[in-house]
Amino acid sequence: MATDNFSIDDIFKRALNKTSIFKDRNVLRSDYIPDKLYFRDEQIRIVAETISPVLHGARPSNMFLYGKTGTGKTAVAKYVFSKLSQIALSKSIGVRFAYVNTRMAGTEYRVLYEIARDFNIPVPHTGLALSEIFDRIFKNLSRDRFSGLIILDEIDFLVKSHGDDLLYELTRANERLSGVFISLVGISNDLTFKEYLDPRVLSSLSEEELVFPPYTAEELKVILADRIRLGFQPNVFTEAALNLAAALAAAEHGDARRAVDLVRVAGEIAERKNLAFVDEEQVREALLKIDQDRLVDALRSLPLHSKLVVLSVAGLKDNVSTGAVYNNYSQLCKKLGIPELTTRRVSGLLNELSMLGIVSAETVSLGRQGRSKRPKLLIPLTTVKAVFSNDPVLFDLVKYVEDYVE
DNA sequence: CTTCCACAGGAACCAGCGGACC
DNA sequence: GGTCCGCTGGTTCCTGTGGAAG
Repeated sequence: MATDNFSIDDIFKRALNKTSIFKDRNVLRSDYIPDKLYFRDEQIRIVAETISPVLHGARPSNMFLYGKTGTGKTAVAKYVFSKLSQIALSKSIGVRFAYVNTRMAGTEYRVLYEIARDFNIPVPHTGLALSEIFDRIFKNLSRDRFSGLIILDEIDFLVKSHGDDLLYELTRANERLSGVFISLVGISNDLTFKEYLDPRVLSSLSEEELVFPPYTAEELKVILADRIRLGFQPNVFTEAALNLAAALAAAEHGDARRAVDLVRVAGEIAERKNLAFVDEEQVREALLKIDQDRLVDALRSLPLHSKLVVLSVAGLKDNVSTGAVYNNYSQLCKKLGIPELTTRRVSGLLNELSMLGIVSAETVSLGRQGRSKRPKLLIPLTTVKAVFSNDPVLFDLVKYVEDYVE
């Protein structure tokens, strides 16, 4: 092989020398907590003041933080906790911190498991009774003279799916502890979930309440400018692109997390295209890409029967009843030679799909024609086909749907 | 005004699983 | 090895219901 003007070393050398438009990609991740939180001084102050009694061994009030997604609730809570834990550590004050996202955790057991783990209490990740984990947490706190501060993020999820039993136990934990205590910081982006709470739990949890307003476009601009300064090489991200990203995110209820995502993805698009700048065009592309990616992921990770329901809806005209969808669905099951689920279950799957925004499931009543949902595909048919064509089980059925829709 | 359709969706229950405890 | 635990993902049975047709 003639290698006069080609050497593998050159390739690597070029790759090494190639300067990225990114300076530090990590600061552009949406879970990154910056050193400085803009426009949240007031909230930080209130949270810190509420929690601070812990430093002289008194029980702080429970808190409840409320605000839309991406308004800094989690960031503020974690920020204050991390500062506090540094101080507590240096002064050897007996307090431990736990953070649990109850939606990620999923079940009551996992929530308790994560609390125990953050408190450095060894517990098995399954197999115990809930009351047993409670006992172990309380025993450890009492024995080691540690109090516990717990952040329960997305607490509305826990309550909606599992009720408030666990919260009830946690709020009255202090009756069982002596000398030490447990305090809670609940975080939610949905205020209506309070209706699900036992009044005793509600009054206990809401000893202190704090609302996080959405960021304005101007505020988002400052936040983004700061991240861009840290995350990108100088003069890469144009002013116009910054303005657009801030405006787009502000239009979506001032969600800072989404704004940062937008900036990062726009940068990745520019990098892939070997551009020296990130401009408005890449921000617009990023907006589309983020939506598209989320959709494809959601679709792909659906369980088999949910996918079949999606296909059934996709294969029908609009304005068709649940019954028709079910018929279509059981046809598909027959073609695959798998047993079909009951109507009750399919109705449930339809509701799940509607919560994911894949299918709308508005119920309408047509008098003597009965009462039913009008399932309708909310996403482009082409996306459904594209995703399912790559599915080892479903790719044959996609063709069938195409025929059906004529 | 009453009837009655075609479902919605709550409640109770079940099987199977992975795993801890003794 | 037997017993208990909680979770998932179902089933069965059931009552509830908006509004056009009669």
